[in-house]
Amino acid sequence: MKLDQESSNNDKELEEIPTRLIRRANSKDEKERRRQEILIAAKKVFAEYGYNSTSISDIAKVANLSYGSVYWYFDSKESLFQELMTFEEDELRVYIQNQINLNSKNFDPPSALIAAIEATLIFFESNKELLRLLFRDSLALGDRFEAHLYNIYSGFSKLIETNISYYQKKGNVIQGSPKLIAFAITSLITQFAHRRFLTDDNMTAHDLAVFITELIMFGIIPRQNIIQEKG
Amino acid sequence: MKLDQESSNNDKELEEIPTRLIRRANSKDEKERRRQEILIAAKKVFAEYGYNSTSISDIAKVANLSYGSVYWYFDSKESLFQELMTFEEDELRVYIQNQINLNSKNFDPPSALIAAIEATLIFFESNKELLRLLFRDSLALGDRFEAHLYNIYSGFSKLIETNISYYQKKGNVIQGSPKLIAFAITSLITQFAHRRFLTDDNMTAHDLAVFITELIMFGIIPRQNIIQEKG
Amino acid sequence: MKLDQESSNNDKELEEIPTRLIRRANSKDEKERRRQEILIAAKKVFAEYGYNSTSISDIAKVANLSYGSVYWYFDSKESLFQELMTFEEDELRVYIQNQINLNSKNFDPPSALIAAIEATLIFFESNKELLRLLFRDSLALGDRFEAHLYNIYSGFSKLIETNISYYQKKGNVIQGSPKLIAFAITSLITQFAHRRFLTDDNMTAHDLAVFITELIMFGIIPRQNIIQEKG
Amino acid sequence: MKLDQESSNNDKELEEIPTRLIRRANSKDEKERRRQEILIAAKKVFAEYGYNSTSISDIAKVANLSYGSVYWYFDSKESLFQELMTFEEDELRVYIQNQINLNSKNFDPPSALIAAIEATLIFFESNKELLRLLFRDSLALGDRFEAHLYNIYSGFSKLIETNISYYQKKGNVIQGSPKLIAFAITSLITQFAHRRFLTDDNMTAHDLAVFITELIMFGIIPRQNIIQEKG
DNA sequence: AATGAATGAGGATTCATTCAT
DNA sequence: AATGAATGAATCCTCATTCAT
Repeated sequence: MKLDQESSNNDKELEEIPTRLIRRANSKDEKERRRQEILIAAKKVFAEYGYNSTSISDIAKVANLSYGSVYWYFDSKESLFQELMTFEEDELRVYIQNQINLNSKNFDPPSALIAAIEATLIFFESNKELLRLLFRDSLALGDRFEAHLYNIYSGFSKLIETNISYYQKKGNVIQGSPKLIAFAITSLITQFAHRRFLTDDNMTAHDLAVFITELIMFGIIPRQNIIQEKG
Repeated sequence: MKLDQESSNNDKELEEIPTRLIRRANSKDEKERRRQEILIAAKKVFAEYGYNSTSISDIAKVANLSYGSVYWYFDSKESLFQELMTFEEDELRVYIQNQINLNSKNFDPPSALIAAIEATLIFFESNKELLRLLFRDSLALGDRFEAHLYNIYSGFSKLIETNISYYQKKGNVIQGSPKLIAFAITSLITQFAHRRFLTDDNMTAHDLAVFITELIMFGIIPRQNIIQEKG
Repeated sequence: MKLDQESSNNDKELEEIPTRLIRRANSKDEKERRRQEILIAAKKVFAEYGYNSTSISDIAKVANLSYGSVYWYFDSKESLFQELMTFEEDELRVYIQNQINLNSKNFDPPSALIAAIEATLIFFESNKELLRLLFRDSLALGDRFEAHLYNIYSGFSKLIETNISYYQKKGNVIQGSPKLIAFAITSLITQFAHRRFLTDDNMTAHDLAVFITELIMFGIIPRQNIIQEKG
Repeated sequence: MKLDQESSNNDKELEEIPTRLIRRANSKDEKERRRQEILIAAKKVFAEYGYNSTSISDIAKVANLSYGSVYWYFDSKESLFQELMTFEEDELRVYIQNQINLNSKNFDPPSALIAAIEATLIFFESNKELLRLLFRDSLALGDRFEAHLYNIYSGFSKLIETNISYYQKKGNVIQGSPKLIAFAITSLITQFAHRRFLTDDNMTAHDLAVFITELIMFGIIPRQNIIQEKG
């Protein structure tokens, strides 16, 4: 990390901070809570500075712990990151599933898709750290890490795939590999989510979701052209 | 890097290798060639292990040089990487521009698009290292590196944007921000290219290009549905 | 450092030494003591080999620590040196001030001067490392180090200056820039101190102090000559 | 050294500089001249940046040679420095001797001394590099280098010593070790010379020489006080 | 003689990890 | 459980020196 030069002489802080009351996590619950605190801190710091530029000490500082303690809860820096990513993966999966369920009663496919995409955009909006982690560190750390991005992609894709297959059978969606179609949709969503993070786009999540949905559904050729052509 | 521990202590190689490993690059041409050799080695190693896990020594080994020599040709690890990326960026840019020019005489938009996408996929196919560098390290190394990915994205997008605008005016493409449409297309191309790299997809570049093109043009809703609906 | 090649390869010491060389400095006091130990080791090694030829590892070895530990107590080699010099500077300043105070009740100027000079010579005598540091490294390391020698010189000079001015007013000292006179005295003291360090002079500090004092007071022209001349 | 970032890409300079006509030193004279050029360049660069911060390459650049060539004329960086110092030592010795000879006809001791001191101050004035070398690097490089400073000091001292002895016999100078007296005089001269280099003293060399001479001759106690006292 | 490419020893520094307290 | 000293592997980079051309 190597920033904040203001807190030069170590020790000092510790003396001035009697704030932290729960010094020792005794119960199982407390321990679990402490674990979570570390994960939250790790997420924040990893997302800001990247895996390689983040030291255990940085995380510990944010978690208001000594860095030695991090090793009580996690085996290594790598396993901490792995667990963090796994946790985030799950969270995202559950969230998306919920969104799908919520909108499953919605029989109008476009509306369902729009809702799902919007939900995803909003999720990433409020979870920019995950975006960073996913698109920066997850890829940056070689094979054993990039699985996370892959998992999320395929988790996402699988959900979409099922729907695609269903609608294909009903004739509402073109034939073609559901896997590929799902991957295309996933790509658009994630890339636009990332784009929103990197650029200053003043479009609302809803409008963007509509844009993406329409693009996915009808492509860029005006429908009337198709009609004319065919008709 | 920290791998291959098999050649641990008394490297047999060393015995067979005279003090100076490589002939001197005397002429300007030879120097330039040596530079290129280092860039090529760097590309290979960076792509395989990532920027952070690659040491100058690793690159030197692959380039068959001592690490000191790398510093004869490049100022620092970072500048070596920067130059590599800039070089690759340019190469890609030129390649794509050529493809566009080649197909510009092709007045049939879908064919032109298919050709461009196919060309891009094939380029990345034969240049997997660049893909890795772009999607892993370029993002992973903070602001001053991220620019490379951004440049490529925006280079790509700009080319597409122009076309989009042109066809929009002719009424062959739906209205809507050309920037966003171009970004969507770029995303699909790069993500599918990346996907090809990561998974074992036995689809040909051409077939994939057709798939992407159709998707972009017509979306996932069967055309007849639209016709019926509208009709 | 790069000397003593006798304990070349398999250092016997290492076999006898357990993994952790030294007990942990746990209390604040112990930490402070450890810091001091490092400073003392640094002083010794810097004084012997010079700043540039001393590696952190050399200091650590003398301090019986791993080099990593030195970085636990100091930010960098330079800051370690700076702190060392600042510490020594202060020590010398305090010492000289004490000597002055001790002899201030001594109303006989020559005696006071002799005492002060003798004290200084003795101080440097028992602190040869400081002499080395001052006259070798302090000058050798460029602007940001040179300050230390300058500080000591001017500290010294200022003390003398005050006295000079006082006696000038009383008519006991010749007119002329007190600054220059003080500088001359300072030069003589420091140079003779340095000389004692470099050569084997069997003169006592007291005798040398008397010699210097007389020289300063009366110069090299025999007093009777002056008297005769004037008389 | 590590400055001048303007000449980034190597080669360039060489192409633009056909200035240097004598590319190859064939005759003995030319070789000797080339040697001198290197020594002169070395003096300049060493004096500016210090021994440790000067690279052979820096010297070569100033000497308008490739660094490889430096090794044709000198065995190593150290031997180059040694030779430089020896050369300077001799030059100073000769200069001072000349001054002494010039003033030997001058039977008035104070005038002779003033002249000698003034000459020395002026010599150092026009040879600030030597001052730097002497008081910075010569000391900074450990035993095998500090001999140079010692030699100069003792060379100086010896010259003075002889005179002192002579005048002592005549009763014009106080009794006491001529060596010590000479050392004192030497110290004053060199320290004031150095002081002139480091500070902005607007005193002329002559005035300073007079000041030093008077100080050496009569000390700081007003002569009339002595007369009164004695009388 | 001159050049400058190639080499590699050397050293500062970072930081994950261990472990005594 | 928590702390933070202590360790040392790892790596970037500099530059004196060698030597092919």
